[in-house]
Amino acid sequence: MTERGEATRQRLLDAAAAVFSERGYARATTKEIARAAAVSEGTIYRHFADKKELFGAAFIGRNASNAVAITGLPNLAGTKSVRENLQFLMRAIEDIEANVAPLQAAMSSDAELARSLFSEAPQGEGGAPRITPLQPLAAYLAAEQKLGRVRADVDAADAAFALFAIPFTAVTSRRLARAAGLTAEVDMMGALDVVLRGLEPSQA
Amino acid sequence: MTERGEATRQRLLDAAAAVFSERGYARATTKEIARAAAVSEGTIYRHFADKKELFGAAFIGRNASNAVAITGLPNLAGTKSVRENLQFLMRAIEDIEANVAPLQAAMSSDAELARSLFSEAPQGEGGAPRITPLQPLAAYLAAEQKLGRVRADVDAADAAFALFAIPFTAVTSRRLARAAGLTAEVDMMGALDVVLRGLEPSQA
Amino acid sequence: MTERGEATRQRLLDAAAAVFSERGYARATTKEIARAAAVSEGTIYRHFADKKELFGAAFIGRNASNAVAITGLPNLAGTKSVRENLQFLMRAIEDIEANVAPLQAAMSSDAELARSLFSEAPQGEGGAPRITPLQPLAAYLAAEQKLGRVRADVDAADAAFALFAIPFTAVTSRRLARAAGLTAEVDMMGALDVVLRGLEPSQA
Amino acid sequence: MTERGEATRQRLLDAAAAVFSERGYARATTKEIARAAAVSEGTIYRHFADKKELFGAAFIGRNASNAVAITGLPNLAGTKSVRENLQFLMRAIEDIEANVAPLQAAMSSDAELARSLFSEAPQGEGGAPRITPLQPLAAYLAAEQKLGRVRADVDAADAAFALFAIPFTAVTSRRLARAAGLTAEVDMMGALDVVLRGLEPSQA
DNA sequence: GATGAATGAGTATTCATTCAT
DNA sequence: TATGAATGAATACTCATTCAT
Repeated sequence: MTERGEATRQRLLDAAAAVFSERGYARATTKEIARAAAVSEGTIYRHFADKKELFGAAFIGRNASNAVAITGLPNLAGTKSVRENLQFLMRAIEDIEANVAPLQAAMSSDAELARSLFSEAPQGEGGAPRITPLQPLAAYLAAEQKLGRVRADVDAADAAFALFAIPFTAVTSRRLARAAGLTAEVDMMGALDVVLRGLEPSQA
Repeated sequence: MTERGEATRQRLLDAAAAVFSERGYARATTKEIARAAAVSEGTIYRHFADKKELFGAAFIGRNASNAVAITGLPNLAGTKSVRENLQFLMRAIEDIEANVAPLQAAMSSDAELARSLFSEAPQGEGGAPRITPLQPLAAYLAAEQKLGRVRADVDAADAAFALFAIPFTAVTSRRLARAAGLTAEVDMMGALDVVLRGLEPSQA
Repeated sequence: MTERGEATRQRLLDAAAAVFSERGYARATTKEIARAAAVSEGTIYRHFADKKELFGAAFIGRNASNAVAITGLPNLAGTKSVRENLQFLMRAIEDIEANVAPLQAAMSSDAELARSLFSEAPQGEGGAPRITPLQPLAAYLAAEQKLGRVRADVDAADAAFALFAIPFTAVTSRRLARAAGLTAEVDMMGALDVVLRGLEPSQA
Repeated sequence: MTERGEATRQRLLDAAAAVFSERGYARATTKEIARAAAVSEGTIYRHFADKKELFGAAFIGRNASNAVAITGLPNLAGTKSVRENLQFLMRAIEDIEANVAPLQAAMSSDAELARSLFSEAPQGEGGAPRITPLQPLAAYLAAEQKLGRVRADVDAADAAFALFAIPFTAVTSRRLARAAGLTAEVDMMGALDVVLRGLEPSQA
């Protein structure tokens, strides 16, 4: 692939991510993506087999860059306070979801698309088609349990889910509200504090 | 409207909800909806002005029947145990979301649709375009706080959000997984127990 | 046919003439005609085989009533002045054309419609599918020639055509202008005077 | 636009004029126009925004080429005989009308179309939505009046109208007759002679 | 590599017509 | 006789995809 070709491809990926997020998969037209990437429509097909593949490539790209962002997080265990760390994690998850959610939404409401995407895509060894913040989060909590900064008698996976649900729900609610032209005020941190109270080791 | 007409209309609403859930708004074709309702395509337009209105009607219908299901829930306060009640609520919310979420997803990836739907629809006095289980949930918690069965020093709204996030996230995750042809095992009740621990009044 | 049926039929004919004139044949919908006649759509088909037949019936009706209006006109010969009579005739033709023209226009731009209409309709003995003011006009002029009030050396048919063309063109121009949202000022009487000058017997 | 594109566009314009003339605006289908132009239906929309625009372009095209044909005519004044010139003009107008009239008829029976067409189209400075042979005809007559070859005491505009009405009515009558599967014999030249007699300067 | 013209299958919607009541 | 629900063929228009240049 020449340098020029590579650049065009990248421009197409960016344009595609933007347009798919804005319009959803079905309403996004190749024409609009081409225009956003400042190339002709035909050019898309030199780089991607079809629209579906273009979507997949854009989605994977986003997902991958997010994976990098989270993986390192368990190492936070023991530093600062648990509360500070979780607040940080919450914001991180919020960012990630805000990034991936629109593409995910586009997929979730189109069963065929999702199926064909995952059946063709090279899946990771765990078979996880999508990098989820759940595992790193559970790992972090488990680490803190070892350090005695989180109650030992809670299931780390359950707690991770309760925590993850907060930014996930916040992001999704906001998306829905925005789509309807409204604004949804969500106090993620207040909800976090409620959960935190259940994680604190007893002050005996 | 004759009895026959009324029946047809209802069949169309059910078919529409099913197809929109499965395919999303854009990919759902009037042809398929008609076939699912066992009527001709033209019949759709005797009952609804256009596809958008059909979607809106299906959505409102689902939403309304859910509203009924939730409204009474705050009265549970004081009965049984808090844990049992919340488990019950969690399942109820799960059902509701499983019902509405697909339609909401269909909408969320189509900003224009959502906007036109909410701008035209006669909004309730609260202006809430969608009945959310959040308020009844918060009301229930506040009632339990008065009874001393829930810690008084947590914000009922924050706690409600933390709780609501659990079934909401569970449902959505499952949808995504199913769309991809996978299965997501989610332990809602485990996560609930974590949050519950933060709500119990101190055992002084 | 019952009295009620007859009344309904007449209401349909009037409504049809109005709607066909306003919208043209193709854009006129049976739905709109039914509404204008304050009957249900299905009722149309109890009285007419199809839309085409309804159009034909409405058209024939108009045409027939016009025929009555013109037939007597040749008897004017010898009364008043030729100029006054022709001015009167001109206005009469104008009214007639204004009446029939819209229906004719609807037909003229739809070859199939016209053909099927005339091939099926019971044609007059002269085979003339449409009563034209040309013959009565020529008859009137011939009569005046006999009386010496119109030059004998012009062909009555040619003169009739030249005269008929004036109100015909005036009406049509106005229709076109009105369709375009403009107004066309046409001085029919001025044009008539020009032609008249060619008809006056030489003042030797 | 590439050369190939330009050729396709022209083919579409010709096909459109033909089909619109034959069927009228509403009954002319994009499918038939495409077939007549030997292109696919989609191609129409690469060249024209919609059916209305295609019609407008076809109409304007015809109109414009006619404008060229007429503009020079007033210069005939003084050459040959008035009679010969008017016979020539009559045939010219006949041709022009035969060209434009069908499209005009297609429009006149569709008020909405006409209005939207003229309200959007860039109108000439005179605001005239259609080039009419009336003005050049009046100009020619006025010139002949100056030369003493036409009576000075007739209004040139009135005379122009009387003359114009002849070929206009002839063309329209023929169209109606043809639509009905009949033939209308019209002697334009006879009618012209009648009018001419009113224009000749007195042989004093 | 890139363009833009062309394609044709597919979509929502309309409307004359039929039919059960 | 009249109604209005239902039909289904037809229509304008869209859009992912192909292809000649």
